Amino acid sequence: MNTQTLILAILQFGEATGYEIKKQSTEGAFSYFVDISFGSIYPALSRLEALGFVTARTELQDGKPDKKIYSITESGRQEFRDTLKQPVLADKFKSEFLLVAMCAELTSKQAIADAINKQLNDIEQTLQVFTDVSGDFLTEECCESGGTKWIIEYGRHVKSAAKEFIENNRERLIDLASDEATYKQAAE
Amino acid sequence: MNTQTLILAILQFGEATGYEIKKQSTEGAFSYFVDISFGSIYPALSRLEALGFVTARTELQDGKPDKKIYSITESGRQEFRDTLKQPVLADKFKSEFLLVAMCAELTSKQAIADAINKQLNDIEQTLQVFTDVSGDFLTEECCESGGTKWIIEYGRHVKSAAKEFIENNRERLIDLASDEATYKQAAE
DNA sequence: ATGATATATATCGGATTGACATATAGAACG
DNA sequence: CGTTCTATATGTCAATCCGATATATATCAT
Repeated sequence: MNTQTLILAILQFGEATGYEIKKQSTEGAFSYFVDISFGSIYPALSRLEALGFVTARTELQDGKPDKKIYSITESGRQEFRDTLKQPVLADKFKSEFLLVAMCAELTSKQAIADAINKQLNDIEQTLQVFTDVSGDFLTEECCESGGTKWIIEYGRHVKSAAKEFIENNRERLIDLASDEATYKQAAE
Repeated sequence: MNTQTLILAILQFGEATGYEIKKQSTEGAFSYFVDISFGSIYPALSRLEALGFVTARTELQDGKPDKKIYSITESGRQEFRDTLKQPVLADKFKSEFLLVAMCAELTSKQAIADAINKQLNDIEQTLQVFTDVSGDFLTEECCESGGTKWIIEYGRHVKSAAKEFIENNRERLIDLASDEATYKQAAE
């Protein structure tokens, strides 16, 4: 799943600027399972334009840099449909939280408690994105798609399970950490 | 969470070769939330050695290349403990499956069914890893850690929730896809 | 006997990240 | 009223990382 395919997927649901593509992948409907940085979005858009999979029109703005609004072409849509039929790669999941949890014995109760709070906060925020995207105040095309509804329900189900486990097993993890480190850190 | 930190985490639980580190991150206790490739493991080990965070001893073997067995040093342990106290970054999750599911309307029932089967299979395999790692036949040091037990329970809880949702909502997703594409593909 | 799988290290091109540079409008804060 | 923060908007760049490939051999299966 390279950046080019991801961009075609986002443009599938409507035209967008590079900046808006980044937002979709960070705060929008795609943010749950996609994350692309500016450093790969802009070069990929240039490549896609050269390949004829997207076209750009420029909207002049005063003050801010001019907007380059990208749209997917018919050959871009075909390319994307072809990619969808390729065998899907396995999910990739990286979690610093789980690394810290796994090594709970090596750190302080404070560090673990902080990590748990941040994790619960992150989950809450993701759940909020699902609500926002489902809500009718956001009238993005992608939200009317049945597939989008399905993956939002999936996300809600899985994230709720994660939240539930952490809340129910919070103290047990904190108990593994030592007080020592806390004292040592306080003394420094 | 860079490769260097990940390697220090793995070596924390016992000495290992580059090859074994890769296995830990693909099949072992870390595989649920870590994945590093050879292309980053070997350069990272060199960097860690130069920094004095790990030491290497060479074990001669005939036939196979000589083993370079890496151990974490006291300064490496300290470095890792310091890293654990840094604020944790948010989880990173990338899913081609969810992208295909979101765009179910654009593809064939066959492609969706294939993606679902593969996804359920992947989840089953991860659940199997949890069982294997917990089992006493694998006597790796890391498995006796309370933190490891906690994250395995967490993983089992979350992955089971994902499996449950997909099994219960399988048909609803397949119904979104069109038969047309299937016929068209069969005709080719 | 031929092929697949496992052990083991290592490199390399291309892709990606995260930080930075640039520029301005508008909101918030004391 | 000045300053700081946030948002809009495009883009570059060094460091890192991934996926594929090369090399070499033992073992197991068909």
